[in-house]
Amino acid sequence: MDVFLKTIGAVNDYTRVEILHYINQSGEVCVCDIENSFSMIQSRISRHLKILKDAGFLKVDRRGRWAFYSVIEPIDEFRASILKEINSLEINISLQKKGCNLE
Amino acid sequence: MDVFLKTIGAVNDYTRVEILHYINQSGEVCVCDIENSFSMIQSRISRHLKILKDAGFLKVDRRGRWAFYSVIEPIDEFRASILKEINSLEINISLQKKGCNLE
DNA sequence: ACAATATATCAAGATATGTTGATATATTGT
DNA sequence: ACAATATATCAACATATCTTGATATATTGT
Repeated sequence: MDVFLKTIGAVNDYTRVEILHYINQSGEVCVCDIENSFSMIQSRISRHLKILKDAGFLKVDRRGRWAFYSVIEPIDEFRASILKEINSLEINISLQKKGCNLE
Repeated sequence: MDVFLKTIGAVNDYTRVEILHYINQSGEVCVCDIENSFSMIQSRISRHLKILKDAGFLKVDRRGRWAFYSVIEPIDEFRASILKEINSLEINISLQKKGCNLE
């Protein structure tokens, strides 16, 4: 039950659904990518990414000073059904300006 | 997005997951059934049933002075996947005492 | 019409969750 | 070692959600 509620709780937030949708479309992204794509301060994004990671949706890969987040694969059937539903939502993210200083 | 969050929000609560699980196992139940099965005051149960109904999981059928709640059928794929997951949870409801005064 | 039963709704307080701004940690380049 | 960049964490406040107890509505039987 705890795992279920943690999973559900993670996607019970507008911001996190947007972030999941974005990562699903984009593949692997770093925090600054999201920070630039959404107009949100970094601490806010970092918090939401942690919640999505702890809930079993995302994994992190740290390379250099960057942390790259992506959807865990393969993913279990239940989370997959949630991701599928999120992907079907019409979400227009005002994909903004520049990326981060990745070289 | 609003519909998605309403659906998710409805199952983001321990009590409502228990109630959904119970109705799934029992079929059609009236409010007093739940009231007796769980040890909760009636206003609390009534509120949760309304949330589950508004989120598209339950339907009500009023007969006489009773309101019978049951899972909507057929149900869409996404909600079905949530119900499936809830049914797979180990939930022990201390199915208590008497039923209500149904004759 | 009245009393009893079943359910719904509301206000107030308790608890949980989200946002922000400040600060901590970690990595890279000079 | 130091400065710059990227990310994580924390405290304080704001907002949303849950619980309870009181009250409202609706149906049935006398």
